[in-house]
Amino acid sequence: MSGDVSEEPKPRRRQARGERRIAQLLQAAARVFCAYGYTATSTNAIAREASVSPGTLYQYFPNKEAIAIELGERLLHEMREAHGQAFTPENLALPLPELLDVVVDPMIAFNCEHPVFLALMHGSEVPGRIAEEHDALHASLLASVQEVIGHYAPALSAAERARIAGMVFAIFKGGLGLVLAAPEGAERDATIAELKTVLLRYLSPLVETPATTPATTTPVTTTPVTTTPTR
Amino acid sequence: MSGDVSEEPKPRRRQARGERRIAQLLQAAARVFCAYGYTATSTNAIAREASVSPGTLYQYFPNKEAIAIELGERLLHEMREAHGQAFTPENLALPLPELLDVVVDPMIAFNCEHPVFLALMHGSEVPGRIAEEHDALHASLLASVQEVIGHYAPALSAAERARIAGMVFAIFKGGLGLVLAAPEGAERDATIAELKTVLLRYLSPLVETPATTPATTTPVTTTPVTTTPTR
DNA sequence: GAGAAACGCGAGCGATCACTCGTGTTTGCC
DNA sequence: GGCAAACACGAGTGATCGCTCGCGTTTCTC
Repeated sequence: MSGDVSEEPKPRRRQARGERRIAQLLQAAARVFCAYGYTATSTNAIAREASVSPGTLYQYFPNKEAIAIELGERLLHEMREAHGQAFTPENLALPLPELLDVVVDPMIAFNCEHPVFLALMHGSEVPGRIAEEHDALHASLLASVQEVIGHYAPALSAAERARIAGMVFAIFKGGLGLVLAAPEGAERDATIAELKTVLLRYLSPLVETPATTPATTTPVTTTPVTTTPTR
Repeated sequence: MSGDVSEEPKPRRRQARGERRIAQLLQAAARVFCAYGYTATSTNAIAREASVSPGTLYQYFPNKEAIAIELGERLLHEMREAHGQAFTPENLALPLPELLDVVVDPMIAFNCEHPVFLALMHGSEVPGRIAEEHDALHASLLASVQEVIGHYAPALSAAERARIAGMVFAIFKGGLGLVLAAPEGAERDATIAELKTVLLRYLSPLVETPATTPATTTPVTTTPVTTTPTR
């Protein structure tokens, strides 16, 4: 022991080819996970999807779980990078409908681009490590939602805030499933609009209209979604 | 062929002991499915949970899928029997908050008593047959919700009605998960109340208050849940 | 160009799974 | 009591899974 000069336990040198293979394998894994779920997906199937031998797969990943973990971490990183926390201070000053746009739209867009994200984070079939990441992300987002709610309705007790935040999250998750199930185009846009309507109607009674903004709160538009908008 | 006097292809005589074993095996399967999910559950694990040998299990079920199917069918039957469709004509005359109670409460109660129902109907990991049953139930419930919405808001187009019904269903599903995750007691009751609040606020703007009922619609109570009620 | 190391392969290993079978026990019927 | 059928058992079977290993190929470094 103690003879470790470098802080890296695995200073494995990667060639450009290797990095390419890793990306290729993760893409293939995302496709197969998305189609059959984590447990029902065999490592040989991933290798086949990537047009690679099983041995090659195991040169880059120590086991099946590591594939899902790496995939999850890259998605998480990309998500944070693409639109940060979306709960920036200036967004907190926005009226509710605009805040919903700012928070919901990028989240929906991300999940539409990476459907495997939901598949990995959603299943109770995934092994421990992924579930931990999921719980951490869940808690982080929940805390952000709680903070926003506390800002909009400071009179609420902590328990109420937590309950409302959890409900908002559950509604979003359910709506996200609907959105992903809807065919792309007008129908999907309408579903997104409907999800925002749900959240708006749920949260509107909570904001106490502190008279600082005279007439910004639109009086609950009666579902303006009917004709196909913008393409 | 053609020598079949009875209409039953399998006129297997069951003794009382056999029926007991079947119930015992289904109970064990429900527990294990609920804990580990369908795919991750081995038939040997079910047999072990039921304190029975694998051979005995296969005397009553031809394969693993049949266990889940029989379990799902019994749950479906019990659900329909316990509270019918809950969408009876007299319930349609109820104001929205009461209708929500009548429809949501028994649904929640059933899923609390049989958590395996969600586990079976929810997973994308279940094999074809269960998914078909799930889709059928989903469509049936969706049609009922659409009918109710059409009754309360006849001015809506078919597409809007379908979208709203789907959203209501998604909200309920998400809220149901929250309710099951909450500890039994006051917290769970509060979560149920919150779920009803969501649905009420979402659907209230749709009813056109046709002046037949003067002042029945309560003006959106501002979350009356704070102190622990009843117990 | 030569050596080393990363890359790539696919047959195959041990473990586990869904499921079977031969045998012994219990139960219903006469 | 005797017989047939339902019940119960658990070691075992073939298939599949996650994963390994030995060896050949490509790429980097000098």
